[in-house]
Amino acid sequence: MWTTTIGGNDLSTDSSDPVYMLRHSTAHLLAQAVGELYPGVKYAIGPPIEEGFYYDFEFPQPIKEEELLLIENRMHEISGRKLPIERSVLSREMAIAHETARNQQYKVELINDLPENEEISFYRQGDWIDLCRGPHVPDTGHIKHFHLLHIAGAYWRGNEKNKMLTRIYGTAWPTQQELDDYLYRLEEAKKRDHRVLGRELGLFMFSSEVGQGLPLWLPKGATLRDTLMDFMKKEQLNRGYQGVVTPHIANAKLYMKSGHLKNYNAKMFPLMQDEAEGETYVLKPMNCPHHIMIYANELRSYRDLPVRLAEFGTVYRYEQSGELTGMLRVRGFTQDDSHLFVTPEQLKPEFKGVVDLMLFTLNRLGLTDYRVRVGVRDPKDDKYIGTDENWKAAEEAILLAVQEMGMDYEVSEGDAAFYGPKLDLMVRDALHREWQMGTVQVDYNLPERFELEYVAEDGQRHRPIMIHRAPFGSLDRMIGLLVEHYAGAFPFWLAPQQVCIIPIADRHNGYAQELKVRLRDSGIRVEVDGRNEKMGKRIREAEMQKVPVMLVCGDRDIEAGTVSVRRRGEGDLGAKSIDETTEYLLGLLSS
RNA sequence: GCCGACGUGGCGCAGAGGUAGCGCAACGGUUUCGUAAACCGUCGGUCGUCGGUUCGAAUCCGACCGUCGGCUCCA
Repeated sequence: MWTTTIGGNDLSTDSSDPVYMLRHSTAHLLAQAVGELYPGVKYAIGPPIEEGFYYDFEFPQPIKEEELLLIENRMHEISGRKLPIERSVLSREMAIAHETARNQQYKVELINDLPENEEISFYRQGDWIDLCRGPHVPDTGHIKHFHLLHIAGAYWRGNEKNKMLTRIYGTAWPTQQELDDYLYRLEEAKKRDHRVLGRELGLFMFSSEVGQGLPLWLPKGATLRDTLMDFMKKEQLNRGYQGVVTPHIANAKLYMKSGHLKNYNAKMFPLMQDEAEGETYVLKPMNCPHHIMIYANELRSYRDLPVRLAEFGTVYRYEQSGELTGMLRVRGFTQDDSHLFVTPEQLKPEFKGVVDLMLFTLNRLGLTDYRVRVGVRDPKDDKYIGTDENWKAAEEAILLAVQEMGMDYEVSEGDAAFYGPKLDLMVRDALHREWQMGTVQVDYNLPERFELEYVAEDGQRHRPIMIHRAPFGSLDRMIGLLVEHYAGAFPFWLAPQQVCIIPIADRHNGYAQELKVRLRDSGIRVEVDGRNEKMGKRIREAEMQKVPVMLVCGDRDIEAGTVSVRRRGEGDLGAKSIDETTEYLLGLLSS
């Protein structure tokens, strides 16, 4: 089953759900409190959202975050008044006259946009009244357990050309216990934040001297990247991909031809002028034009297709500074990118093959909670290249494939790439924000622009179709998300350091070093912590660094040729022989 | 980019007009130890940057840089 969403909004919340209703009423309570405290305020919209609600206002003067407390206190006071909440219906003319008289132009605009036959209802509590479809709780006394969280700017109707309003976010729950639990969960989630753990675990860093949104990967983080790349390379080798390597910059003419300079310009770093040679270069925001050049390098036969060119390609996108978020949105990142050049007959099976790889990948990473989004064109927007026929064919190919695969998915208008529609895997971070991870896109348009060809069985030249795909999406974002998913405690195969050997006293260091060489030869990432610290302290630090296995060795072990195995979070598992230990560790690799 | 908040040694914090402190980390020494923090000592800060107010600024004001929460946009 699938639902349609418009403009990417998640409207899955159900207006008959009591919690949804409660939050909606809390938004009204907030608006009433704001109205009492700030005369002249203008009301925009105030819907319930997944874990709370917000209300957008235009304040006569900007407000400060500390004023939220005053507003919240007033809300409690109004709640105590137990004002009945009453519904009334007005004619369109009456409704407009009413809001015009109150000088509420946002409400007038909303009424004007309501469909002809829509009933226009208002909800009154005390002397405060708001345009609203409802439903609401019976009286304000029902609203008790809420908290205002933060203040933010939001453009009226989400359009940056409109005036920026002040949005107040809050949360509301049926009981105090649920509110407390929610606030506790928020605090806990912050501890999983990949920006915090990334520093504590020594994975990555940012430097303002290098530049905003440009990540620097530390040795342990680089090991994680290598592990993920090895995983994907092996999988791609099994699935008939060929690796290629292309440069980070290109002549601007290439990106002129691809349409990027026209349709992706806002996201590209400023062009580089080579005055001496009279050339202009771009820092690549995508890898496709480069891979297209490799495809076009030779005349291809239908026997060669599908051609699957893969590269861990680092791309640079000029994201707005306010949008940068740790590793989850950066300005330079590495995609596990590939472009497949296929015949029309191959499109569906190849597309399904890619989806299979994407799902296999998420499963292996332990990310089982994801949403499938099919991004199609927004017909009102002109940021796309290509003909309507091509778009129709590409969108149908994707929808048919996912339906045949029996997948749950949602269609989102306006979320296509500029050259074609796509299927995205969406995953949430610790704070429940949703991010696009893996993506697969069907593209009839770039092959046309570059006049790509292959010779078919009929001896004639035909045009291939392109599939763009990246199962991880980007290594940077994927690792950021994995850090949060596992709270830094990676499964054994992913852990940057898999084993920490802890010799109890100095005299056991030699034994520990021999063990290390042995395990390293078996392909285990292992270090010895032979520092002059008590064993307990070194165990504690290994636990905090989330090392999955600790091997402790002292006199007894050297005597018996054993090592005592300790599993992170589980404690001492007892002594094992070196062979048993090696086998145990290799067994963990596949778990 | 826009709205709001924040910026003090590597990290976490205190200091609210009178010349910067605490814990952890780091470093040195002692200790050689059986499953989550041994003991003693030492080093370390142009208080994000620049400018202004003041006899005097980490504390007040302005601009810029960066970070955080959103909006817009996207891997």
